[in-house]
Amino acid sequence: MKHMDPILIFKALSNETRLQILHWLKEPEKYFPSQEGGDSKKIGVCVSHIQEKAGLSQSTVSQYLLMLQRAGLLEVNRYGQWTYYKRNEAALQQLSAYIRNQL
Amino acid sequence: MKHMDPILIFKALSNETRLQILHWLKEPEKYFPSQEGGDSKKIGVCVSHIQEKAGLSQSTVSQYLLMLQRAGLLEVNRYGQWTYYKRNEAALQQLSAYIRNQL
DNA sequence: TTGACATATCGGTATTCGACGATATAATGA
DNA sequence: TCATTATATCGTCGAATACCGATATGTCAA
Repeated sequence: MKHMDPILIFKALSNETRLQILHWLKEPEKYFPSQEGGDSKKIGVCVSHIQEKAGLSQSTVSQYLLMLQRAGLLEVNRYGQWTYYKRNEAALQQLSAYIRNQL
Repeated sequence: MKHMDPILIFKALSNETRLQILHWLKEPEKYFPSQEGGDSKKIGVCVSHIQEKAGLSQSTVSQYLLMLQRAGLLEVNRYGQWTYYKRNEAALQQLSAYIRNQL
């Protein structure tokens, strides 16, 4: 894994909607409708489902997801015209450990 | 302990200097000159020492410390004309646990 | 009480963020 | 090929942040 950038991460986490997205993606089958593409736990949730739940514009949600991905907190899978985002659990564990030990 | 406000905390952590301050205060005797007031590990480090190390203006550092304190990450002790800041280790542990379990 | 500190607060400016609509890109299906 | 759908990118604008210098407050020492 690449080494993390705490500032980038904390900025990504400094927004209510982005925190919610991370929370929803912890249990995707609980918060999102089932998708044809496959198991949301494994491949992630597509942008439009996340957008609908967030209630913000498509462009805003797309940017939020990219921001979370650049921070390393989300992983992305593209299949055809869909983009699926899922949590990067390892990065979140690493962040937790960083706060506990390094910071 | 009061319940934490993750957004407030992550905003406070979204700045290089403020992260540094937290890091320095983890081992105050390592990063700051000894002070007459007492053990820096116990009572904290005074604002002027932190300002000198940060290399920013007094007003900026004062505001940063207040921001970290409002987020619950620092504790403050006033003795006479000095204000000593120290880490709130419990809050940092709580944050680490929040990321690991709740987020 | 006056003066010298330590710290906090105020007002300003330049940069960044939040959020949008419009548009571009890319894949799919007819 | 053309229209449709999914997502990304661009340009904008008001709000918030990063800093600063100036000033206020509060404490101590003479």
